[in-house]
Amino acid sequence: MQLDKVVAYHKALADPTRIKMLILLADGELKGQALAEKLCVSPATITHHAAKLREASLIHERRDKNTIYFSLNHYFLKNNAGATLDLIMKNAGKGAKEDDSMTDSMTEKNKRLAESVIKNFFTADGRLKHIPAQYKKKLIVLERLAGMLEAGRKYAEREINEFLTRFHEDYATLRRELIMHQYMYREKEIYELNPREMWTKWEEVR
Amino acid sequence: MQLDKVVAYHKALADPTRIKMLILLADGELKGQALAEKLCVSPATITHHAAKLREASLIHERRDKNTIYFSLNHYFLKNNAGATLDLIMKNAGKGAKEDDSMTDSMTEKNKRLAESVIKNFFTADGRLKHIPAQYKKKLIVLERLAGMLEAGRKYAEREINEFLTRFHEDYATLRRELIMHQYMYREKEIYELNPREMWTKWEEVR
DNA sequence: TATCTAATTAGATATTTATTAAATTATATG
DNA sequence: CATATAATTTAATAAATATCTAATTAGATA
Repeated sequence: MQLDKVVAYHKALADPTRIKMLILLADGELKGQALAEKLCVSPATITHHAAKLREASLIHERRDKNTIYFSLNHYFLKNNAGATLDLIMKNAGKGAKEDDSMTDSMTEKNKRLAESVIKNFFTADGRLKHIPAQYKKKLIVLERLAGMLEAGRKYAEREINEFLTRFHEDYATLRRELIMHQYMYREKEIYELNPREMWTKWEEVR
Repeated sequence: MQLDKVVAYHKALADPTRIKMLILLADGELKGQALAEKLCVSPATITHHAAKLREASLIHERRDKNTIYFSLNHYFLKNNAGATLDLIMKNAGKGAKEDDSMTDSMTEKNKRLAESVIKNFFTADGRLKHIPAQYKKKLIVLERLAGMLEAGRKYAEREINEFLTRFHEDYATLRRELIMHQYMYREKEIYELNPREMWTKWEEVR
């Protein structure tokens, strides 16, 4: 997730009326008028806020006749909070150089870091020695694992567990972290890879 | 965490310059001038943004002679993302009544919910049957557990594990959730309860 | 004390944004 | 087609905020 997205996400949540909308929607879907009444604002105001929440993927909308029903995007709300930290941590380490051609050199630097992390944390036969404690390194390992899954394919939880067990006995932690850092998502009991564009990008700032 | 705090937290992160400041600080502390140069803004602008980040507890400051060094509050950054979801979920369920005396009746309602959750999820001898999947109920259980720890006391990880094992074999999940939902925090290997004012409050909205 | 440095405050400006009333659009129904 | 309903768009306004320059403060040092 790049800078603009993270900022838009926080802007969406940086208003009391919008937070109250989300609280109301946590009970279940509501139509625009109902929201307007409960919050004592005009329908136009609801439209305005709904647009912000929609742009940040925080709500869904459904039309029935003239009426539009809003509902929470539970999935996004639960899984996206960590994206900000990912952005900050992944972009750390740029201060080293001073010239403006920093981006290229840092991409190089990150590439080298990724190589060394993969060399040091994986055994010769491809298992994970242990899960890195350091944020940036952990993301490199997770991205590596996610990259070995098939885009667009739906996995049962059992399949994911089997896949992850091939790398580390603590498959539950790996599975949770893959979701927390947006490499994949779960809906009901089905797991699927997120599109690569959604993975937190390196070098997105500036 | 109440509505205003959550809004202030997101406002703090809802600006590209401030996110870039955090990214720079992720490498280690920097003085104000250095930030100003790297971000191509005036020192006054840094002061302005630093104030917002400080109010949201996202950074620390340290003075050495004339110079003020800023640094990340890693702890807060890592552990506070979930507070928004807690606020939304804990306040869900208020739509039922329409009059303005809603607060009292809802406090009552939540009290009854808490009682029933505690009755249903704990066995007669005080163990946890299982960790609730439903968000609100999970928070009730966590709050219950946190309430049994001693305020102000520092716990070793081993002590926390022993305490939690008395309730459920999956002490690791409980420990993680207690931290994620701000009932306690860890610094190095030492665990401590957060002050109760920091626990996400019920009925804080309106 | 005078001077230097780093940061903050004050004041001004431009931009963004939350809100509403009024006009418009979309959909359904008599 | 005429009418009714729910939502959106438009236009206007008020409030908040990001930024700068200039003046001021806090602290260190000569």
